[in-house]
Amino acid sequence: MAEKAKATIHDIAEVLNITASTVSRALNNNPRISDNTRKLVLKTAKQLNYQPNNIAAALRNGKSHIIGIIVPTADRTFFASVVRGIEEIANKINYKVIICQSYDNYDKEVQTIDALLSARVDGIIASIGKNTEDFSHFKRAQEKGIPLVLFDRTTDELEVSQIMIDDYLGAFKVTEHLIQQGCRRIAHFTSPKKVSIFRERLRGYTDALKKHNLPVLDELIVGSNLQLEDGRKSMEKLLALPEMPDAVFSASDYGAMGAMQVLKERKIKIPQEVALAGFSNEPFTSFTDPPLTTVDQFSIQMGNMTAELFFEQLKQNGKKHLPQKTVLKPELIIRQSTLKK
Amino acid sequence: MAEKAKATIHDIAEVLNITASTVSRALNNNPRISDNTRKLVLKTAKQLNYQPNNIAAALRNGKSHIIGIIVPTADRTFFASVVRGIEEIANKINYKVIICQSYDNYDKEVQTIDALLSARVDGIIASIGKNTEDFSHFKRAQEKGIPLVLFDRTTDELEVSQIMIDDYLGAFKVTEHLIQQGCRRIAHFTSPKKVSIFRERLRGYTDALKKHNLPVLDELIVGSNLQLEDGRKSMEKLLALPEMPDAVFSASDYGAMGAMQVLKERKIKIPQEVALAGFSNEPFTSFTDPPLTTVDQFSIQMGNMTAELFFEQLKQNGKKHLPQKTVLKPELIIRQSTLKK
DNA sequence: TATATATGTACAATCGATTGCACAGATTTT
DNA sequence: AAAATCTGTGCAATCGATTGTACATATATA
Repeated sequence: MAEKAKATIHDIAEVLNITASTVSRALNNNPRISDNTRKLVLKTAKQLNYQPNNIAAALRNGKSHIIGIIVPTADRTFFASVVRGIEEIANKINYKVIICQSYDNYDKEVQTIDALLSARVDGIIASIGKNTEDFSHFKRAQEKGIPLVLFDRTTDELEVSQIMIDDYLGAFKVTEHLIQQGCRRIAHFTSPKKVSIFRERLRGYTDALKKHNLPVLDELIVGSNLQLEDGRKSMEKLLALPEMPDAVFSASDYGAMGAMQVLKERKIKIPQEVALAGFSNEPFTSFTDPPLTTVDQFSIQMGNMTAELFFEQLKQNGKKHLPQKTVLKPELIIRQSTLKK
Repeated sequence: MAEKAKATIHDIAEVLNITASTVSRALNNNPRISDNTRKLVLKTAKQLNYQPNNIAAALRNGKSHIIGIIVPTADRTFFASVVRGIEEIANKINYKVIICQSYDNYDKEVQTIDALLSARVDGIIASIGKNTEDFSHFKRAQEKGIPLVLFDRTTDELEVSQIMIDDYLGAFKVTEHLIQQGCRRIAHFTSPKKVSIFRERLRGYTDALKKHNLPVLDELIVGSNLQLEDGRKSMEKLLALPEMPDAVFSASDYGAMGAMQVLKERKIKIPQEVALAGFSNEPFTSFTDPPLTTVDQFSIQMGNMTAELFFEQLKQNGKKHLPQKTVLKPELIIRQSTLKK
C-alpha cells in the first residue's frame, strides 16, 4: 500500500503495447489518433488510476498554469475577497493560484517575487506593500517576460497594467456628503505612508472642502496607521483641540471604529454632534451602532476584473502591450453615522 | 528585451568551462566542491541573473515544495486566518501554498483534489465542505501517499490527522456563563446541516442546561443557515412566543448580529432583558453595541498547529503514522452583551 | 496498376536540475 | 617508492510529458 507506483503514460503504453507518444496524443485529443486507440488509452488510464503529472508537462511546455498572487495580508476582508474574485476566474480556465503574503514587509515582498519566479509561475498579480518604495523586484520579473498586473495598491513607477478604485472620487463623495449634511469642521484620518490610495483619499477630501469654500486645516488632518487603536488616539487628539470637529472621515473603517468607541465613551452623539464615516465597507460596518457610512470597493468584482486583465495580457504571450489602467468607481454607502437630518 | 533567455545551470557551466553537475553541486553547497569553484559559480549565477527552475528540480526530486489547501471559502475571517497561520509556518521552511476554494460544493471539492494531485503537491490540508458526505476523493489522495490533514470541518470516516476546536466545550461554557448571569430561558440558534461543529455546539448547550437542571425546550431551539438575515427571522420567531427568552446563544456571530438588530429595533435591552452571545469571535463582535460575548477559536494558531502537524507527517515520508486528533480549547470572550451584573 | 494522399504510430530529442559512479591528480600512509 | 586515501570534477541517466519528423499501411486518384 505504501508505494502504489504512480502510473505514467509509459505504463499505459506498455499495457497497450504502444508508445508513450501515442498515449500522450490520445490523452490530449490529438486528431491523428484513431478513436479506437483513444478509447483504449482512456480506459487503461482509468484502470491504472493515472493522474497526469503537471510538473513534467510544465517543464516541457514552459507553462506551469499557476499564477502567483501577492497581497499584504490574506486575512483582511478586502484582500480575501479580491483573491476570491481572482480565483473564480482563474479556476474556470484551469489555472491555479499561489497566495503569498508580504505582511507589508519589503524584504519579504522581494523574496516572494524570487520564490514565485523560481516556481515558474506564469504570471504575478500583486498589491504592493505599504513600505515598498523601490520597485526593482517587480521590474526584474517583468524583464523576464512574466506578466504582471497590480491591483489596489499600485504605482506609476512601473509600466504595468493596474486596476484600482477611484480613491479620490470615493473620498470626495464622502466629504461632499458630510458637507451636505451641514458639517463644516470635517476632520480626516490618513496615513503618512507613500501608498497612493491614502494620498488620493486625502486629495479627494481637500478638494471637496475647497470646492465648497471650506478651509483645509492642518489640525484636522491626523496621520496614523489607521488601525482601531490609532483611530482611538487620533480621535482623542481631535477632542483635545479648542474646537471639536463636527465630522470625522477616516480613510479606513478600522480607524473610524476606534473613533466611534471614543465618542461613545464620552457620550458624544453620532451623528448629531460628530458625524462619522469610514472607507472600505468592511462587513462589520453595517452592524455597528450607528451603522457606519463608508465606501464600497467592489472587491470581488475587482478580483474578477484583475484576473481578466491578467489573462488577456497572458494571451498576448510576451508581446508588447500597452499597460492599461482601469479605475473602478467606488460607491458611497450612506448609513446613519452621517445622517444628521 | 523580449527573449532574455532565462539562464540555466548549463549557461553558468559554459561560461566557467565546467559542467552543469558541478554548478548544481556548487549551488547546493555540496561539500565536494572547492570553495573557489563555488564562489565563481555564485558570482556567475548572479551575473547571468540566474533563477533556479523549481519545476525541473521538482520533476527530478518528486517534491514540488507546494502544499494544497482546500477551504470552503477564503474570504471568511476564520478561514482566511487559518490560511494565514498555515502560510506562516510553510513559508519558514520554504514551502509554498496553493489555495483552493470548494464553495461548499461537493463536485468542486472532488475536482480540486484531482487538480492538486496533478499539480503534484506534496500534501493537502483541507476543511471539508458542508455538503460532503462521501469522502472517497480524500481516500484516493491518501492512497497515493499524499499526506493529508483536516482542520475544523473534519470527519471520523477517514484515517487522518485532524485538528479542531472543542465546539462542545465552547458552547457549554457560553451556556453556563449565561446561566450564571441568571438567565433561565436560554434560546439557541443552530444549523440543521450535518456538519459536526453545529451538532457539537447544540450538544454543549443542552448538556449545560441539563447540568443546571434547566429544561431543554424545543421552542427555544431554532434552526437556520445562521447568516444575518436568518438571525433576524429566528429572533422574531422567538419574540412571537408566549414567553420571551431571557438569553439567546447563536452558534454563529452573524446570527447573533441579526438578533441584536431586531432586539434594538424593538427597544429590548441587551443584556438586561435579553442577553446575547455568538460564536467565532469575528472581528466585528468587539465593535458592536453592546460588544458581543462570543467564543474565540484561535484561528491563526489553529493554522500554525495544523501546518506543524502536517509537516511532521510529511517528514515521516509516507511511513505509517497514527492519525492524531488535536482538539483546541476555545476561549469564552465575555463582553457586555451578556453581563447583567 | 502505379502514384498520390491520408491515416495512425513510433523514434528520439527536449525541458533543467540532480546524482551515482568513474576517474585523474594530489596527498598521505606504510 | 608503492599503495591507499582524499579531492574535485565530469559523464550520463533520470524524472514524465510533449512534439517534429519519419515511416508503414491503407485508401484514393490518375
